[in-house]
Amino acid sequence: MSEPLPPQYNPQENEDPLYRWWEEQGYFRADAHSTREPYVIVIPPPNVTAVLHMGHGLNNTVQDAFVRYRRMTGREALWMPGTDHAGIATQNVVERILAKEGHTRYDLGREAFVKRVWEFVDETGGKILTQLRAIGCSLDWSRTRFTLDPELSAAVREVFVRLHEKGLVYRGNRIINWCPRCLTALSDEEAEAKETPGRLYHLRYPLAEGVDAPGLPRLPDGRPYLVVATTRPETMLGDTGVAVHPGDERYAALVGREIDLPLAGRRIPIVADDYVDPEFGSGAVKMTPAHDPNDFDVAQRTGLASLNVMTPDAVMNDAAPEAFRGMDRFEARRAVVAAFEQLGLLEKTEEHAHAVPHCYRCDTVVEPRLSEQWFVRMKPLAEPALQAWRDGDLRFQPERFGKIYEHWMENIRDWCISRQLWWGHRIPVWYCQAEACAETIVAREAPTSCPKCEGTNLEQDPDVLDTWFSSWLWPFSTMGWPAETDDLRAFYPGHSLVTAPEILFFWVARMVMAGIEFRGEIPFTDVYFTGTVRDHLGRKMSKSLGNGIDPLVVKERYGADALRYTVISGSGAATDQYLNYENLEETFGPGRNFANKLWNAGRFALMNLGDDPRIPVDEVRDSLEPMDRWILSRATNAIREVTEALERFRLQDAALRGYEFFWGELADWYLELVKPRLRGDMGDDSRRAAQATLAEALDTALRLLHPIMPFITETVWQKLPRAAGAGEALIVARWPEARAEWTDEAAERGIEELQAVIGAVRGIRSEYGIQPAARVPVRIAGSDEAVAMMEASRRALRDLARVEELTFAGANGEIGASAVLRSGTEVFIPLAGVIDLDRERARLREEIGRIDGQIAGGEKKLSNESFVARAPENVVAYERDKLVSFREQRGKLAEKLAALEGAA
RNA sequence: GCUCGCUUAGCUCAGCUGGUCCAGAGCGCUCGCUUCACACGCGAGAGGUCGCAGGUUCGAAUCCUGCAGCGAGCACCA
Repeated sequence: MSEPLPPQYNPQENEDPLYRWWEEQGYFRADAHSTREPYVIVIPPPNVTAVLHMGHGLNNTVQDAFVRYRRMTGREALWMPGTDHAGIATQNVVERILAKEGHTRYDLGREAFVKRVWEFVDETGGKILTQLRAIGCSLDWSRTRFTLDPELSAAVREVFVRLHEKGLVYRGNRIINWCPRCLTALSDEEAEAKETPGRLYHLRYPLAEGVDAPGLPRLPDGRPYLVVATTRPETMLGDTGVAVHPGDERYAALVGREIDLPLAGRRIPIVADDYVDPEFGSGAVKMTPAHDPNDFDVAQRTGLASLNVMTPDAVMNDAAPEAFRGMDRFEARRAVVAAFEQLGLLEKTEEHAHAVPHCYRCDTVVEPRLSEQWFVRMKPLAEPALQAWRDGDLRFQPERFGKIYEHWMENIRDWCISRQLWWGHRIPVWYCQAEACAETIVAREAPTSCPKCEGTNLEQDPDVLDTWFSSWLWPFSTMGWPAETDDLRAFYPGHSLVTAPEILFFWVARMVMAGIEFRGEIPFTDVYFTGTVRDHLGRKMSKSLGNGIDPLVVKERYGADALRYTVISGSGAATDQYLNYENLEETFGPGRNFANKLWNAGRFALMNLGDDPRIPVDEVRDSLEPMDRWILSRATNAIREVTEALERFRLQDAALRGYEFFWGELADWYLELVKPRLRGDMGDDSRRAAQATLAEALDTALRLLHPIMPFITETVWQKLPRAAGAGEALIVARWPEARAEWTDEAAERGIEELQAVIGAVRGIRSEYGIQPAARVPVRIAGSDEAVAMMEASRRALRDLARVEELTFAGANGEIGASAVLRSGTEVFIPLAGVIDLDRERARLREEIGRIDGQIAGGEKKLSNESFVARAPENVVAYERDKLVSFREQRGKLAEKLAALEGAA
């Protein structure tokens, strides 16, 4: 016999050594030269500065489960690890550190600052990759990549140059989203609209002197005026015109005339443009081309000038009237409104909720700003990416995300890719400084001289690229592209992608475009969206709220498997998950208990299988008993259902079915049923058959659960005896195969009947308070098949239901309790001599008397006219319902009493 | 404003293409058990008019319509 194991599983001492052993075995490594069919997932690279949180825990457990499953089915499975340099995010982290030292990045200068960031990243970066090991993630660490690696940077430049050559990258002076705190341009996706309460200010703009406008209202001094509305009054300082609809008769005569712009002391023209909706507001719109994208468009059409009145950090600049210079934009807003009010030019102010864009990194209100930036023309890239979804080549899990994808692709706008940051991929563009030349050079490597004028005074564009401009290449840049590497041939295109819904546009959609554009194939076929991890109050877990759960603390207290089982069984695709950070026991206890149950089933098996080689089921085929055939049949069913669930990306179903098979079928029933046989009570053949079947069923359960709970399943499996001559060193070597010949409907029916009978006996025992240790006689009447089954199951009934003597006959008017099963089988327990009948009858009579009293009370109440008249309707209804339930209860008790009083 | 999703036991959720689901699980709750794998356990229970109102159907938690509440995505109406 083996050493006896402790009765409780200790994940803390098992998990990390086991992980190291897997890694040493090279188990996670994928071979590009394998002849096996590949299966590839690329990790959504976490920010290099990230620390593992529950969102990662969920997302990476899902990926690991997918990868481990495919690996078990014999695929050459690659899970590609790595991190993202995360432009703004990382730069912000280091800038905050500098700020504590009393410095800004400008104090250091660009070169020193970037060096500093590299030091920071080299020192603390990638910590999360170690943490992913702790929760069992089976990534191929030999391939770990970073988006700023030389090879990946080369891929970025290659893509920029190629797109430029195709005319898909261009530079333009346009309104972009600007973060006044990060001091950089943002893409549309990086500006998050947030519903914010605001005000709509209606401003009076007087017409220039001498303009006649009979239909317009007039100021006290007699000047006619137009009313314009705005939510951002400070921008009026940069107004360069007022627009009306060309067909608006009210203003037709005013087009071409001028406005005296208040506060600014400038005259601005009135123009006509279709953009204006004559039905909305006054039908006149102020135009601030430098601070509003729509106004900018109108200005392009009508020839209005653009006047930028703000500095990069959103302070009113020298183009603004002196009184406002140096004011922050919100301060200026108040000042402008106050000035209008004082001049009698504030028509009215309305409460107005609207969506205000915020920086996705620092939450500052984004300021639309006119500036020169680099863009990617997206329409040509979007079309084939959309088609891939329409053709069914690209699928989303859950499917509804397809529509969101479609909508975005159809309305796609050009992507602003330049960032005024220092940390990231420098834009591969150089400008010739020769005065007469000013050539723009786009190149893969730094040029030494200008190809046009041969001048050597070249300056590289100071900006870096959007961090997502490297992320969108991840599925192939990690594999050596643009070189035609073995990895690329073997592992592109990949298969599944697991990510959060908010990354759909940032990353998923763009990866599809890049995959098609540069490799001619979509990078993956299935996209699985995880939900958001929230606390028990439904709030998103976040550092600032302090409502997070540290996955490593969970691992420490409950084990990584408990963590994994909890997140997998607790949520489906794109379903939010609620975890209580105040009560970890409630949240993760069940997962730990499940692992412990597996451990103990393993202990049980070890005690009963001995050290001899495992007996194959086929060897004991002829000695199999119904319970053996039943559990093998259930195992076959479980294999089918778990496999199907995994194939359909229904991880939750896979986990729950595995749980049900192991705990509800194998542990609750089979283990209990075979105990006497394993002890040898029923002879040697029976024992061998039970041992073989137990080993098989437990083996199946462990394998089915392995993708979700790799540590405990491997640990238990390693301890079990192997088949003679079998060389399997790892549980994971094989996914179980459903053997059709093991499906046995007769055995299933038989054991179900047995379970029902045992359940009925237990129910009666509990109901009548029969001592647990007391044995009871039982009579059973049913079909021949049912009777035969029970006849053969005397031992099971004795052990599991404490049945004393089993006879087959009807109740026949005796005193006792009976139950009729769904199958029609009747179970009867004579109670004379088992319990104190007199006492039980007395108890029942007392109970009935009590209920009768309640019924009488209720009836009296309801027949009391004044009560019915005065009481609210719902109270009356409640009394009626109560009466009905009392009568029902009374009926049951009376029936029971009658049974105990006998035929009389 | 447009589009989409959700609303099932105290809590968190399963219930796929309508009929053995006269509704299921885990947690929690009640009662009873130190039964020789496991008290991180075993056995037995209580608890739901499946958001509301209509409709289709022989039959609906499951399909359709409307309403309400919650959530998400998108949006230039100043």
